[in-house]
Amino acid sequence: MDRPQDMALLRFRNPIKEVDFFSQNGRRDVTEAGAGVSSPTGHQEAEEDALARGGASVNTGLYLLTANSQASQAVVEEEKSKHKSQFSALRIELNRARDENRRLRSMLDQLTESYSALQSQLLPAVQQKEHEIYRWQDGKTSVARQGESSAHQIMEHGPARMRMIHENSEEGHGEHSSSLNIVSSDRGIIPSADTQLSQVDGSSENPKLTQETSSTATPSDLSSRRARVSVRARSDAPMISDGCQWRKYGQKMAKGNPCPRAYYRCTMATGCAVRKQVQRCAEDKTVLITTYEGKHNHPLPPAAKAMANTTSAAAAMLLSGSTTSKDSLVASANGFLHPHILHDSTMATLSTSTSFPTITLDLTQSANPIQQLLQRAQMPFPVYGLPQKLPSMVGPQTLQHGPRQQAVAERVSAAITTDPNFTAALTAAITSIMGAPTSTTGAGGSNVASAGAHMVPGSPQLPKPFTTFSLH
DNA sequence: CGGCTTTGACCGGCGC
DNA sequence: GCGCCGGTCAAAGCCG
Repeated sequence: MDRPQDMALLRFRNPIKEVDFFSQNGRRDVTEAGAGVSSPTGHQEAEEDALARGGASVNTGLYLLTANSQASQAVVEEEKSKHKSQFSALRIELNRARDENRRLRSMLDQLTESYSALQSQLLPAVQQKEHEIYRWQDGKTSVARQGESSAHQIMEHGPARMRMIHENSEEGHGEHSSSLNIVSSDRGIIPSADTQLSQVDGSSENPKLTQETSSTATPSDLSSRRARVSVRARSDAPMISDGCQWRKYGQKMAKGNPCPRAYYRCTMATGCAVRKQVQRCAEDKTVLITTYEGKHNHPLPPAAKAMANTTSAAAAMLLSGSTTSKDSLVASANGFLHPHILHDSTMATLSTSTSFPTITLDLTQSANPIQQLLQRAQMPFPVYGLPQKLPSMVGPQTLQHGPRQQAVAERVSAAITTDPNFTAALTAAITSIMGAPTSTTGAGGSNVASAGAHMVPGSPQLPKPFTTFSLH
């Protein structure tokens, strides 16, 4: 045995002794250590004890050295070299992973950069698309949204918009890009929107000429006045005060109604195509039914603007809705109508029972119209819904038609009643009615015509408008 | 006398 | 084809 080996043995032994000496269990360790040299069995016990006490890192080399064998040293060297090789392998692996990480990071940076570039391109594109959609929807509903504008504006510009819509539909080369585009209707409702404008722009010089014009009008011209807006209001007056001048040109006994129907023509301007019919309701003679038809070709006084706004907005809505073919309207309505207006369908109802669509605004039912209208005005438009509840005022005639037409009527009426502009215009109209001076000759002497036999002389003429609309 | 209402006649659409 | 019905015309009358 060499001296260095002995020294090595001592070096290995001493630390154990010192450690064992100052350790908590030194006394036992010393005893065991001393015994371990002489007793292999004791050494084994010490190892197990150390393991049991949690001393996991037992220096096996110590025991090997303690064993003082050449083979043990070889094993240690082998272990060291193995660990070295493992370490170097791990280091290589680490470097490789580092390179991989660097490469992935660069790829990620590239992807992020590309994503940012694409996003910067996509955002404007999406915004442009949204803008186009908005313009398209605005174009569709713009006519109905003109309720806030003056009646004159409606008369002047509404037609242009309608014409534009119509032309767009026709310029589609027969292919309608959307179900909302105007298509030909078997009832010629579309032409009505178009020709109604022509009536406004090019009107005859006097009623006679107007009659001649109407008599020689094309079928589309004849249908131009097919869209009607009927207003039901409780009033003892022969006519509701709408601010316009009217001349009575006829009176007929309508079938099924003991009260005669009076026909009036607007005389505020020569050639004004607007006419209206006034008739008392057969069931309730306190209800006055006024049906407006046509467009004014002249500026309206403020008193007349409100009602004109109302009727024009309703008519525009009706026309815009009716100008779609029934199929496409149904299809489009299914996609646009919103359930929340199901409960509002009693306010305005539409009827396709007659040869021309008529919207009836029923102001006879609820007690606080303004409040309801204000509530309605808060509704977003166009939140179309698919009404499931039948309008309360839909008459039996409407019910005679198929559920499809009825559904169309309900949807259009629902669209009308949820249009805040329309309701705002209606609010103004009701306000004007309620606040208008009552006279048999109309507000400000504008209503010149008398109402005929059914009028109630001396009765209060302030209508009692209420908020429920109905379409007939 | 002009403007309006009245009212019977006429016309066209629609259903049978 | 005929009749019904809604809508309109137009002459007569009324009114301020």
